[in-house]
Amino acid sequence: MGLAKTEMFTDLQNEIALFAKVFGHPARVSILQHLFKINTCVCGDLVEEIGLAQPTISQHLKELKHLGLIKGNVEGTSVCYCINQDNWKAMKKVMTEFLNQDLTQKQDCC
Amino acid sequence: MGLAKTEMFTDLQNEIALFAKVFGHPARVSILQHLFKINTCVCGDLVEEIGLAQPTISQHLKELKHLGLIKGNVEGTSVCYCINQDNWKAMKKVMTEFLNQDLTQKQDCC
DNA sequence: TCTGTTAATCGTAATATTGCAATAAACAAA
DNA sequence: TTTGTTTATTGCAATATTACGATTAACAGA
Repeated sequence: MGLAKTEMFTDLQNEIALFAKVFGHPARVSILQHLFKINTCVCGDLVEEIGLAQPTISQHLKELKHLGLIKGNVEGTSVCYCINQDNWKAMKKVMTEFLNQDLTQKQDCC
Repeated sequence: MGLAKTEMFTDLQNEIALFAKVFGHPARVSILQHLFKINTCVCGDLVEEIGLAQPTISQHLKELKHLGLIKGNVEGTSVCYCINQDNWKAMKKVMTEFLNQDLTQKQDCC
């Protein structure tokens, strides 16, 4: 159906899935890495840097912004994006806890 | 197009995206959490535990297995699944490095 | 005002994902 | 061998995602 049955899962499970989903495309991974590297708020150079069409990049930026991981600031005709550090930290906490869960028994059972 | 242009990204970016994608559905998050909790290799109780149809769970398990995050072991008529600890550790390293990247400048630029 | 620049939005095509009913496969026990 | 149990596979239908051309919006400078 293409439609996840979110109502049968906990808020945390859905939150983890939402964060993971936004990282589930290499273009968005690349955008984020670039924003971390070039901390002087890159705008539409991302289009050249990444090589996808402008509407496509704009769409990926929208998703990242929607989850709060980046901020956009209009500066004249161009828009300046950067990491939302507070929200990134909060996301990192949730995801790290998920990744760091550990087995009580150290031995594989199969 | 629904088709990601993976060839324009680095292997690492694609790897991160693949791992993230598999965590991008709450059912798979839930399955993994359950396997961590019940380390005595649960099999098809997952169907009852989670509440999706058996073919659906089977499909999610297949994806987790395909990425190497879980192992399956046939035991009579039932199949016993558990976390593949080595691969989980390797995945955790990749994802943690991505999450822990930091800005050289501490101040938001916009 | 007109022109150029930049980014967002709209519309659409191609592909992927999710979910499940129906079925098959694999095995244990009678 | 037959029967029941468990899991995988097949074949769909519904929805989501990805990508981009065309267009629009917003602004700066001439």
